[in-house]
Amino acid sequence: MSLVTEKTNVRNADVTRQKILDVAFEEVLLKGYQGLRVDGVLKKTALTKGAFYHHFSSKKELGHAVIDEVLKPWIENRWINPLKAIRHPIDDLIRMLEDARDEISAKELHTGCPLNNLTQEMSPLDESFRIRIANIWQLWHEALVETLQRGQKLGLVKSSIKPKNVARFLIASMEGIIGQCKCYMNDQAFYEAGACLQDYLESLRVEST
Amino acid sequence: MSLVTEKTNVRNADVTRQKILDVAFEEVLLKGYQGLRVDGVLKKTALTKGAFYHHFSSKKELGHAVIDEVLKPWIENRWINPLKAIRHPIDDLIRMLEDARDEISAKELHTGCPLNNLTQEMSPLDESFRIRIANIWQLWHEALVETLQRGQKLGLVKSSIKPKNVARFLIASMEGIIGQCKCYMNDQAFYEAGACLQDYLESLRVEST
DNA sequence: TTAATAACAAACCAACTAGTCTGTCAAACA
DNA sequence: TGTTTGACAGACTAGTTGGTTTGTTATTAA
Repeated sequence: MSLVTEKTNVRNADVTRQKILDVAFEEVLLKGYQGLRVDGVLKKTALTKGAFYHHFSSKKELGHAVIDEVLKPWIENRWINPLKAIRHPIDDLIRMLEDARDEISAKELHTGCPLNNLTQEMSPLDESFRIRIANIWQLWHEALVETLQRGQKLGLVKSSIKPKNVARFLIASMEGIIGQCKCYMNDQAFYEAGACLQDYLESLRVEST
Repeated sequence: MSLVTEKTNVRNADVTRQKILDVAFEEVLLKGYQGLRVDGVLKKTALTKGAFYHHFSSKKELGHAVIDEVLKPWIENRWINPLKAIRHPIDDLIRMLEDARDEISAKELHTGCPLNNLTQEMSPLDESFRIRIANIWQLWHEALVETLQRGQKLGLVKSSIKPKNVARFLIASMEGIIGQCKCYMNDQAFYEAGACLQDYLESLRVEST
């Protein structure tokens, strides 16, 4: 028996399940939930029907799991949690905007925002999806509201603006811009509209006297 | 023979074709192109396979026709042509925004913008769709650029702003806001973010001295 | 060491779906 | 008025798709 254990048919339920979730997430990102094929996921993961229906009772349950276990953490890590570390809202939000532009230019140009994609596709079709998705938007909105409020308390953000409104507007604009890029398949729209969004952010700043 | 012609089995190719297009447009609006079923359209129109494939060679061709013959004119009438009659960009755009809010509150709340829906779904999936759709966005963008430029020439819009950028930003924000409403299934997001969009529009105005 | 069970593999199935094909009937045309 | 043709009706088909079932093997508990 060698010290190096050579296992070809290792069984690890967690790994298998996660593999399915990851591939499903990719597929949904590209083709939407309706375009997602169970068989397609199995082909990409080199698994079989037996494995799939051992871990998920239906395609719909897979969809829910993708939202709860992949999409939600992804949004939290990428967009929500960074907000909590923000000290100077205006500067840091502009920086986040630029980061997003670069990242999206690199790989998300033709896929768009996974959260927004699912929102537009599934909201009118299935209430169980809509509620899960709305919950994520809500988390994002709340975090952004808190960030802006913190900025107001620190005297960095105009006290006259309404954080709830501005937060909603920022999220909406951001998603709208990404959506435009997706159609043109280039980041020009991001630079065009991004400049204006940056101007808008600047307009929220308390001018230092 | 009566003066009133009573025809039950009237055949009118144009009417039939248009009926298919209209129903298909509704279906795509609700379920997306991938969720659109040829059989579903036939059921709603009380037509048959024979009729359908007499007018369209495939589901894809139907999709193209829906974009060219229903969606494009709809966007032109609803969003693009009104821009051409605008005399005072800021005031009139704000008014259009309010009109849109009321109209969307009434019926489009859960369906969203048909153009944006198709964009997000089909852009990564099919180039023939993407190009058709991008063309419509382009028309809209150009019209809005011209409107802003006209406002600048008339001394109503700040000369410092870049119409290309602002136009893109306005379209993106608008679509982003509608997308948010779709998820929450209420128009609160429209009022929240709309107030900010209005502020932004005001910031483009040349202050009268 | 063995029995029980979790984690799969893979053939199979029923429903669905885009598209075909043959036939029919109304309208235009000669 | 007969004939051609455009505009359908509707049965049928081949391929797809989500889901089931039965069997097998690795892992774990006793």
